[in-house]
Amino acid sequence: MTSKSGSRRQPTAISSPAERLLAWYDRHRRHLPWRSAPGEAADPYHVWLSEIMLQQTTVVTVGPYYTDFLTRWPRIEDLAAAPLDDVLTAWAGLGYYARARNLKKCAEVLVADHGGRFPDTEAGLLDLPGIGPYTAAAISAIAFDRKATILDGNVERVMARLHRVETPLPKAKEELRALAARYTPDLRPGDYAQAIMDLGATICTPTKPKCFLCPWREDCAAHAAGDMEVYPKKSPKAARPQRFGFCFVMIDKDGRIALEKRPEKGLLGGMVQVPTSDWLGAPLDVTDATSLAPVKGKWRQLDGSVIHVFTHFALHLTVFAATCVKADPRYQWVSVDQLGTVALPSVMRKVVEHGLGKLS
DNA sequence: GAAACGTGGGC
DNA sequence: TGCCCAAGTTT
Repeated sequence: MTSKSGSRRQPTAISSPAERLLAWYDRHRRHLPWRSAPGEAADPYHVWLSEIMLQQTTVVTVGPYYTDFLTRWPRIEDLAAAPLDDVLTAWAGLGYYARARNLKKCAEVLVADHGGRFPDTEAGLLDLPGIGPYTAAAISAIAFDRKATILDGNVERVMARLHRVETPLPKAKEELRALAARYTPDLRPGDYAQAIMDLGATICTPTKPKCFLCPWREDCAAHAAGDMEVYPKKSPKAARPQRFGFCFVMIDKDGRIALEKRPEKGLLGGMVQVPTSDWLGAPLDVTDATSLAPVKGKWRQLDGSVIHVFTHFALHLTVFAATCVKADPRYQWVSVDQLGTVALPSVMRKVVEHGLGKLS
């Protein structure tokens, strides 16, 4: 601790990059709800649940969902036994709803065919629904401390900078994977996996990386060149198309709203929505609203529109509202304070709020 | 390989 | 304001 590079330094082994990263991790690891205490074994169920939730989703967003899921379904057997609609309801707002459908399916498979235990190998994990190359490696490493090369957005960025990889993503994937494999240690592979993700999340960030705090500063070609932020290079992305539709908010005399279930597969699969037109590539003609509406009635167009940006298109919804004397049994009628009990995705929550806000 | 698949926050 | 980004997987 007190030794400086000087003449009377004790003889020590030259540390590897992995050792330097692990030493940094031991001092600076993040405290996350799904992380076991230092030196304690991780619970594979907890690791799996967190990894699925964290796919393309930030730590801050996942936090409350993870806690809620574990409270509702403390063991994988509980999750396997739960109705899918309950799982989708608890997942509502997190996005990428195929994750929730696969989560439930994976739990069922594990309980039915594997005694409720996770495989400890990447190959075994890869066979399970919703578990791809990254997640299989992550669970294998973190939950079972098996050597596995994880390659996620963080690791891609770190490797691309360490070696100033010029190939743009996604083409560079295998090149980056090969680099990442060279760093993965035989000792503490689970801690190493979490360490390199912590490094990417807190030090080697997309913009303004904190190189002055980085344990790999002296190993990094991009730092030496001073061009960290140009890596990883990325292929240009296509423009985001626009789609347009009408939504129909029906309210009965008790203030309940008519909802229906979307098809089980595809966009927002299995989730609940307000009746809607198709979502097309050009604005709809308002005079067609009556024919597109789910029922006849006095439909009132509300001011403004709801704009919701999905990954692959931006959606513009014009909202119509009508009050109904009779609650059509084809729909599920839900009061506003009960909306938390149904699987309402964010786009539809916006539509409902827009409808209620404009009405009152 | 490319496209489908959500959402909210940061700059 | 619009673009980028976040512990990717499936088809």
